[in-house]
Amino acid sequence: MPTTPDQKLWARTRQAVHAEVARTAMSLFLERGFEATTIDDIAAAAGISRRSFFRYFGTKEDIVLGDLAARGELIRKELEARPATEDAWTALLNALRHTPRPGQDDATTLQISKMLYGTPSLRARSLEKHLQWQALLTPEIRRRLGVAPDDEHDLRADAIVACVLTCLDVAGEAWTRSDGSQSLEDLVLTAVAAVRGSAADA
Amino acid sequence: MPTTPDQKLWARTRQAVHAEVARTAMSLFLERGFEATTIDDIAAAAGISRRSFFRYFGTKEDIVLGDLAARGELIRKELEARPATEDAWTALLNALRHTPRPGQDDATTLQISKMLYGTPSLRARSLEKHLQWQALLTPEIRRRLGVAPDDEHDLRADAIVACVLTCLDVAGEAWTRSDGSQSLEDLVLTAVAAVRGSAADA
DNA sequence: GACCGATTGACACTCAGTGCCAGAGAGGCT
DNA sequence: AGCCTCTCTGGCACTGAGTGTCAATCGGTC
Repeated sequence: MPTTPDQKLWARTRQAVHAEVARTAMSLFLERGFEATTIDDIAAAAGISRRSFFRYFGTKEDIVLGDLAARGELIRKELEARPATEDAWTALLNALRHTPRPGQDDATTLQISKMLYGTPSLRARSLEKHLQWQALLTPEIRRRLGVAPDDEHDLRADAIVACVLTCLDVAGEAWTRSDGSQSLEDLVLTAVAAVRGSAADA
Repeated sequence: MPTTPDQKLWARTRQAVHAEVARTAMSLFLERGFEATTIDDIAAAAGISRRSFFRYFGTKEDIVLGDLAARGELIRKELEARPATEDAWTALLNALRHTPRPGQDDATTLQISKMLYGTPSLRARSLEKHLQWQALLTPEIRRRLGVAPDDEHDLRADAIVACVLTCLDVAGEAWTRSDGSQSLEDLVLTAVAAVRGSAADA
């Protein structure tokens, strides 16, 4: 196995349990709603103890948003791989576009998005994740701006990264409102264009 | 009394208690930290019951952020009063600038800001408040863009408002990081200029 | 088989937030 | 004054999230 050179058994089972609990929980969420589903419900449905649940997920929100942390890392990698000829905005947008999304069918994605934008605690956590992405992506943008990657004095990179993520968020909300009838990519570009005053070249 | 044409007694006492509890709680927060202060602590220090506390504040975070909701309304009024000659960005920035901030001395403001940016649950709530501001300000910006104020199909106004607030947030964080050594206003303008690609005229 | 390390479930605990209820005051009406 | 009503209040019990602890267990290694 190229990916897993024979990891410890429990590392694999742990991963399997993690995925299984997440799967069970998500179907409960989509069935009765996020807030109406308690952790006891999830633990019971997944066949583990309440206490063990918290060994796999720090919070209930992490079931839905846990992937986002890993995704931020992927975006960072993609961003660093962007050619140096691309300016900050273009590089960010392309990095976001080319980072693979977790593979779900569109109907499920839409359902999850509706849950996400409609549940305050989830929305809050998702915004926090964006802050993490921000911290992850800012150094590379600073580099592209010709600033030292750890220069916290210059807030231009922070502003750019934050606004791109904000545009992504606004576009995501519009996409959800429109029941996914429009292309998310187009919506993001529209948002960015509105902010920058002219059409953004991709 | 021009402002209060003899309100009911309990309306006034209620306001007084609200302010007193908030004052007491804030001093506890600044003394021992937000998370280390329980609601029982606050209730005991303020001389009310735990149950009554929740009749004045929905959550612990509301003590710190409660004003923000009212402030959003003030900003909206200010925004609508901006001359029609100002474009969306200028109007937004001026509205933010001209809305009076709650009067505290700078040292206290900085201390509160540090608490705000350093406490996850407070940060999350503060981002949620920004979402409320967004919903409040977007209709007027749509109007300035020549779109029907309730046209949810056009996300340009949403993007602009969201990004201005994001810039405000980024600037606020930088201001806090720098111990308030730089002017918040300048920081906001720097952030906006970085996003828009050129200096914003105020 | 014996040892080591990670995992597990059970129990107890803290803290935020809510529902319910009975009592106390203020104000209005007769 | 007496009565009625409305609100505020405190107390109690409850749910639900999240954490600390501990003894038991199970996989893997020597």
